[in-house]
Amino acid sequence: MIFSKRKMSLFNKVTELSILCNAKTALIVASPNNKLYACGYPNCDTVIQQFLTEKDIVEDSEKKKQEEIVEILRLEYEAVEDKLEEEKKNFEAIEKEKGGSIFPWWGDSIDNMDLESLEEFVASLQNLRLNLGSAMDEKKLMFTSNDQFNPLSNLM
Amino acid sequence: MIFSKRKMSLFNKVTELSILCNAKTALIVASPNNKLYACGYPNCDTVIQQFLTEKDIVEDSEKKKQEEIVEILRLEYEAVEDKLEEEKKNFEAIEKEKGGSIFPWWGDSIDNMDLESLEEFVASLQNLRLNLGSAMDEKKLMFTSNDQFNPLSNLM
DNA sequence: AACTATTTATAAGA
DNA sequence: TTCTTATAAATAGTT
Repeated sequence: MIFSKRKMSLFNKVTELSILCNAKTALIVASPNNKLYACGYPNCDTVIQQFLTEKDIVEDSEKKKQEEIVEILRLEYEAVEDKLEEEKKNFEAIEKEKGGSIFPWWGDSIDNMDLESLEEFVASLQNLRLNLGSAMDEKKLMFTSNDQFNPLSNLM
Repeated sequence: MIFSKRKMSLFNKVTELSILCNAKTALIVASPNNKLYACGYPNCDTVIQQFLTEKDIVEDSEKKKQEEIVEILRLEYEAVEDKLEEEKKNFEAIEKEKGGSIFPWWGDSIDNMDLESLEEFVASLQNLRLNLGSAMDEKKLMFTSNDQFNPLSNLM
């Protein structure tokens, strides 16, 4: 559900920006299964054409840095996600074993350690979004256009 | 500030989707002054290329309907915005004239009418975003890809 | 840019 | 899926 809901609200946001600010927009999203979704105002193709036409040939080094940081964040997130799954399985297995106990929350030290790990990972996951914003500020992650004659930093 | 703030949070949202869902994304925004902003994962160009490559030649009639509705909403919003500006000027002019009154809120009937108009317009503006979401549901406004072999409605 | 009141988005669960 | 609900974030207005 995460992907669908986020994608839908993203499309809504893009359309809001278009209507409220008279901004031309194009959004393309490829799902993890590689299905393509797109929207835009006045339509995606118009904006993509403008982008392709006005794009500089020179690569923007700041942009590359941004992309690298995002890639690192994504890999980190994937790793944390996997680890969390693993911990959940461990935890559930242990819970099942001691199901008959009168005080099931009085696990042995292994249980507690796993639970703590789990909570730690959950916290990591929950904090990812928050950290995204600050990480971008701190690391001067800015989304700029490729137009070197129209530096965009003043509007962002 | 509306444009800048919305644009920034939109870029954040797109990047979040990319990181959290491993979704490929491309977002292009042209400001009212026609400055171009873009971001994407792994980078805009990759996703745009994929979009251009996999795009059907056949136009999607649903998509055209969507675009028409959005265009209508935008024009309506612009009209309301203009009208509001006008009303604000009227209102302020009248307020200035009667500045010395002991009971300045006891305007004449013209004042009250203008104030009511103003409030009406403000309400229209404030309701636009809310109505956007429901309008899209009601009018079956869905953002679909152009890939007729991968109908996207099941994921939205 | 920072603060705050309000609205919206999100995730988890039913 | 859709609905609910608690929490977190986005937004607009203001300074």
